[in-house]
Amino acid sequence: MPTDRIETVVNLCKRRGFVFPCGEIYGGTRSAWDYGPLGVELKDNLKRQWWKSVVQGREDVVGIDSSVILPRQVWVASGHLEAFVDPLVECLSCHRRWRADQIAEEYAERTGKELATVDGEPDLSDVPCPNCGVRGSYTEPREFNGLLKTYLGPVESEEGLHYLRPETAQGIFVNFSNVVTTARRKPPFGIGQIGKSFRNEITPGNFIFRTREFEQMEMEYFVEPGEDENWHQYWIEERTRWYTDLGIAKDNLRHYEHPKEKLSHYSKRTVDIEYRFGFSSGQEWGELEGIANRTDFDLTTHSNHSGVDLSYFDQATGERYRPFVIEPAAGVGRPLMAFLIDAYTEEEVPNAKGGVDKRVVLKLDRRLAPIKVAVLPLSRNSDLTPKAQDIAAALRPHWNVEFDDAASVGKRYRRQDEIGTPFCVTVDFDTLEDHAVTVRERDDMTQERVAIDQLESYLAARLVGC
RNA sequence: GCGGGUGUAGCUCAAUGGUAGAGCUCCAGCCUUCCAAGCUGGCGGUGCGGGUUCGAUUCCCGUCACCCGCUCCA
Repeated sequence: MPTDRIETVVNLCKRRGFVFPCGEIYGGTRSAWDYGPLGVELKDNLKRQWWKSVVQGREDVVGIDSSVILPRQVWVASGHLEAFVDPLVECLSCHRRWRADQIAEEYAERTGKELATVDGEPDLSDVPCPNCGVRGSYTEPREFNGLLKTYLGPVESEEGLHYLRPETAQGIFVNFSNVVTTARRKPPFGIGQIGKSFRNEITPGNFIFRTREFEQMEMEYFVEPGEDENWHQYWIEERTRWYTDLGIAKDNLRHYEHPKEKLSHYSKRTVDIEYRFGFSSGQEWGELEGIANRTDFDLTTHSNHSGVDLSYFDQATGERYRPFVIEPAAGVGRPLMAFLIDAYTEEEVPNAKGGVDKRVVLKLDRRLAPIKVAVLPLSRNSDLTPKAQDIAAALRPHWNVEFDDAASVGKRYRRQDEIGTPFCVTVDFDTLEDHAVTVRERDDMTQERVAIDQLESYLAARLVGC
């Protein structure tokens, strides 16, 4: 059952060292989680697969790594400062956000009417939306303290006030011209980035699903206006394929089309890729990634605010235009959690006592598995141990390899199954004679005898792309 | 941020106003040992802070964290 499943996986994560509560010895903080020895490997593999798929493996995409702290004006231009910091109301009709006091004051000045207040707040019931003109249709005023603040310089002053980025995308937009000229790219082309972002979320929770510090994998794909809708569709399919290719069951994925009236201010259309997490709250689906058509909103607003023209001149047609942007924006923690949940399986296997044991297997794709090969001497404190250590050392330059000689070999197989290790190499007493080892594969539990001098190529053939 | 619930070894669960126990896990040792066998030994705990008390894990207050409800959207 999904509910038990997510809890089981969370326990597995803590028990085996994938994820720990941040600052646990001081009571923890709900804002963040720390990745342990296995978690960091898995996360690294996940990011590498994204980078290969979206950046390195494509001729039309390049990468950057921009700063977490950007000039304050970036967030003024992007709309984040206004939208995140002041008490705002949102027009229920067109979903633009306004400062309640500003639009009320402006309306009072223009019409000469008295500025009415309710409980000290401006009364907006007669005030039309400056954008769409619909009157008095607003959400309650709310503090949007979504940005994390920090102060640069030795003195904590207003001038030093800066914000940690709430999305990596803006670092891409402000570098648009730099990349176009230095990397000599022309639309359609993309700029990808993996990095941390920070949001002062109201309610962090559901394990690593929502945290205040989180990692994103974002790519801004710049296309000619008019071609944006086709490219949008392309990226929705391309990104969905990525998840299924890395092992997520199709049935556990779905697309969620954002209703027009709920779209972000910059978006023309947004489609989420959702995974069937099965949260304990009863909520089935959760977002992995959003693919938005950001139009030319960002390049336009940064052109206007910076005075630098962020348009593209097409030599072939002699036309200058501002590209539209398709943005596949994924988290790191969320897919990581989804891959873990989807890979988690329990099998029943007969044990030595004639009963049935539960075998927990993490059927992670080999490319994601934190440990690729475990080397196990059948017996401890014998000649097998140094032999196995030599074999492990020979494989270690190529893959993340673990040597384990504690407890029975059966127990060690189970330990590796639980963390998704695809191959176990067992050194037995025959090895000393025939210079061969037993290679056991995780998913079908097949065993094959492989000569030690063939072992590296044997594994390499089965660990392609890892 | 507000309301409701929870808080004992890594995990599952005991116990008590007076030295906190067990099983599993983990670590070490024994065993020519291929799918969590066995034997021996070991590490390890009352979330944190304060109060009442001769004495608090137990009673009281605060705090912190987690879970659930208000949607923040990677």
